[in-house]
Amino acid sequence: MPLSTTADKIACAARELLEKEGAEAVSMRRVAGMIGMTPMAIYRHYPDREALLNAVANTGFEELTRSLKRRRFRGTLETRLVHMANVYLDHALENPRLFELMFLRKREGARVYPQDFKSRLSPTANQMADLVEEGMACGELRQDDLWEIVFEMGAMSHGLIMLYLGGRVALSPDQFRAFYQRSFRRYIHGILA
Amino acid sequence: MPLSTTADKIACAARELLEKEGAEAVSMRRVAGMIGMTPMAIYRHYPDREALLNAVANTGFEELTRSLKRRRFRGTLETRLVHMANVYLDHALENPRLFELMFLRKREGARVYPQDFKSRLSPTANQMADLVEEGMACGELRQDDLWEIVFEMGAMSHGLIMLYLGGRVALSPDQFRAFYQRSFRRYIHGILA
DNA sequence: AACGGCATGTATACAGTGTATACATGCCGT
DNA sequence: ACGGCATGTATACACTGTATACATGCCGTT
Repeated sequence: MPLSTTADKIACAARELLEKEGAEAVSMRRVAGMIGMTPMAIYRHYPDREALLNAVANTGFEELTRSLKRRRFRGTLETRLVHMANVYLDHALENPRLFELMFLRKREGARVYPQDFKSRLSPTANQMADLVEEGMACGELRQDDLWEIVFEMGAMSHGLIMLYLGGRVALSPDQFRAFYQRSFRRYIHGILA
Repeated sequence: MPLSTTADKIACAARELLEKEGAEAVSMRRVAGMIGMTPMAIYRHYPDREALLNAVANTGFEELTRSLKRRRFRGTLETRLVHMANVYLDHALENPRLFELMFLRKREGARVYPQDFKSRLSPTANQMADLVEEGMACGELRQDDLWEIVFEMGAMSHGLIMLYLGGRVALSPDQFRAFYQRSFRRYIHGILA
């Protein structure tokens, strides 16, 4: 299997268009035009537009997984959790449209809570889970439902990021990153006196 | 001003179609057909489709605000916070498509953090803020940034709800509601041992 | 070397979309 | 009675996803 198939070229063009002009600008005709093909040629590689966008989203998930795997996290549990969350944020800020595509759109084959998470089918969640599990094992974190914690941390993260990308937060990227980190720390510590 | 203008009738039809068949099914032609009008007639009342969807979303916000105002919350601070969050959830579960429209889509005139929140322009956030402020005043909650807490609770709430409505959580509504409540309690208490 | 099949790409067509433009109609104040 | 203005209509254009029918060129088999 060659490194760069036609299907990849199509997905790559689609992603470029996505990041440049937004999801609704990604039309079969425009994507085809970018790589000198006929619109209908795309259908030899993807059953429909939905599937094409899905493939683009998948490249995002693969990238995110690689980013997480590459990093080595050190320090206290809290700082490691926050650093891990930061990798998500980096990915989102660098590929905002792609990020929306990855998490907003109803995707076929998206991991479903709880079964797919507990079966460790979500590489991104696994890393979070390992960290939280370690925290519970060494007594730093209270005994609680591991996967609920992982999922709701992810939910808060996505919630904050989506609101930011959706233009509902008038903060600079740096300011928002600081806010985002405070949110994680607050989640860990609670807000009680 | 009459109680039910033509503009309202249009928005109402659009909302019906939205909740029945999803946002992408809400086309000018279909909405017009439902109320026996020509598609172009809608443009006498809304500048474009985007504006029409915006108006539909606004009805959702008004409803949500009314729901929150109607309720009287009793009990400890924690239970009141959780009950208030439950009102959000109810609204989301009863009008899932509308909810997506309200929070997913980039809306013109959406409240922007922090200025619009601190100016108390968001009726829904205000109620949360009052509660949290009271908690800080009476010493039950730690002194902290009021609006950051309100905003990130909202983010977690929306994150969880969006993931649920997006089909990424295989739980019954009741099960999900229980999970949702546990998430809020965990946010309040933290996860440390 | 000739052939057949199969993957790939093209051309055309259709139904659907948002909406610009030009025109009709009927109400309402002067 | 009349003129203007709000409202609705008819038509047309550019755009979308994609079904269908056809062309082309490579590749393994005989």
